[in-house]
Amino acid sequence: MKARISPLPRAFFSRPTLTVARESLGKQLLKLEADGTRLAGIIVEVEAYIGETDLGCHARAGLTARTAPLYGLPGSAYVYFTYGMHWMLNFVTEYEGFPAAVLLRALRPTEGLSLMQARRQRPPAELTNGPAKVTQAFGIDRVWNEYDLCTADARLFLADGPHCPETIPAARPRVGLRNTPEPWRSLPWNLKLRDQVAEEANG
DNA sequence: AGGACGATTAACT
DNA sequence: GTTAATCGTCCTG
Repeated sequence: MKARISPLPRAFFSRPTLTVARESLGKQLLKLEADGTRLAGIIVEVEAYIGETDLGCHARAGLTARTAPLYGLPGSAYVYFTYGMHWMLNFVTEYEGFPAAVLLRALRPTEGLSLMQARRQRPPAELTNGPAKVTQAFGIDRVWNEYDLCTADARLFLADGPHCPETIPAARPRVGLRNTPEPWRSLPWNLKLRDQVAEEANG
């Protein structure tokens, strides 16, 4: 009988958001479906959103019904709805009462490809190469908002990846902050694995 | 009550 | 390069 993969502990998330973001790269996201299907992928792109003073972060408006999860337990999920049709998955970071999170933007799918493709027919490389594609492929929606990723029996969680830890990720401005003022708009808080950058350059 | 807008995506020209 | 799709949330009045 195969041993269950352990979720990363809350201590992983209870650190500065940029540290969590950087170290999330190369980790894997796992989801255990009710029927036993296991979905997994290696995280290759994330973004950091840090506090009420970050005018690119939803928490810029303070504590509201929508942003409450950002102020919650580190290691829990912040799942929000946008553009009338898309869900986004974040990992809450830092400490309770401080609103910050890491947005999961892309991963390399490794397990459960057939279920992902049943949810939406596409080539494997285009299954999870965007934040709304990840949630669609993994079947993540409002039900998972505030879900605790750190319990021993979590059905959605992060775990160590199969590869060596990343050295220095590529850092660029965050994507999609069209009306966010400077300097927040240009802060290099989008982080990618370097081999992912190279792969995108090749096509 | 009404409107602006969005941490996106796919499908255009 | 541009734009439609589509609706929850927040702000204004």
